[in-house]
Amino acid sequence: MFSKACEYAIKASIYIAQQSLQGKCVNLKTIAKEIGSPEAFTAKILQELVKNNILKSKKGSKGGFLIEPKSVYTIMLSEIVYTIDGDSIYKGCGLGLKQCNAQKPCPLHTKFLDVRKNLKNILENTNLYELTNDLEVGISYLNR
Amino acid sequence: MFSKACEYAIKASIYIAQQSLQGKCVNLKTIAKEIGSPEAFTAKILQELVKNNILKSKKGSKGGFLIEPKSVYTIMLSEIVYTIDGDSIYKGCGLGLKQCNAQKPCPLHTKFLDVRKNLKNILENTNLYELTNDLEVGISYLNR
DNA sequence: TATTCGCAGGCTTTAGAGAACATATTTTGC
DNA sequence: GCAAAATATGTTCTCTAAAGCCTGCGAATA
Repeated sequence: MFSKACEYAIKASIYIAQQSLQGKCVNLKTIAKEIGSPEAFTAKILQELVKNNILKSKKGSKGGFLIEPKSVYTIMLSEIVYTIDGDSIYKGCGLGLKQCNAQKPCPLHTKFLDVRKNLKNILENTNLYELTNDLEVGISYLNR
Repeated sequence: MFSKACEYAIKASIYIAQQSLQGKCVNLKTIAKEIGSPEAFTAKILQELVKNNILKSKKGSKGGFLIEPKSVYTIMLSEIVYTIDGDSIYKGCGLGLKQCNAQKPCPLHTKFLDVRKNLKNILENTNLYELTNDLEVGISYLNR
């Protein structure tokens, strides 16, 4: 569904959001350990999220990554996914056709429209806070 | 969503089903051209479908692949997908966690369950005939 | 018996995933 | 203030698995 990079991006964002709400700034090493991702690869992904104003970064000792608390409520999953994976998840044809639309659909087009709408709806209406909260209360996990 | 191999498997099955209903047996070359897939790669995929009794093959001159007409109504998309991609599409965690279930869910688990159910439902309730029919009437396409 | 085909295995290419390393910037300890 | 440590940034390299290709073999039909 998502690329590995995107999976890490989502998990990292959730973790950073959780820590930021407690006023903490977390560094790369901690993030990678906490979400179970390769450190170097994670660095690249986080940079991309910084460039797109989803995360803030702070260099130097006691530095790391954070999300402004107010942003935790306004950043939607869809923004993170779009930053890393682009819009392939909405646009791409289920059967891999270059041109697949209502006019010239593949045989599964109509059926898949429904699944896509469902997914799009979830991504566009879920903010980081909601996910952070489940984590906080201990009813969801980021690794294992 | 699906692997390339699986996309080709679905498209090939639909095309073969359509031709089989007209009593025609089609060879690899024709199939590959018709669905826009690489010939050698397609060969492997078709072999896999034969092994799993989704397609029949006929060797020698005038040979090729076919589907028994009665099977066109009973073969569901889910069988084709399972043969090529296994059950990753149902089981895999949206965030790539090894262990992600109702007891220890990832933060998106519940939300994704819905999308998965939707998809599973489509695959298990769509037979080849239905897809063949749309193609026949010219309201859907397998290439471009 | 020659030709047309599927079958089988291995080889090559490509793109995603991950690693390594050098650089730049900020804080901290003295 | 200054050196040193801690940290993000940026570039390039390597690994790996999916995707795609090649070549020879064997069966069936005309």
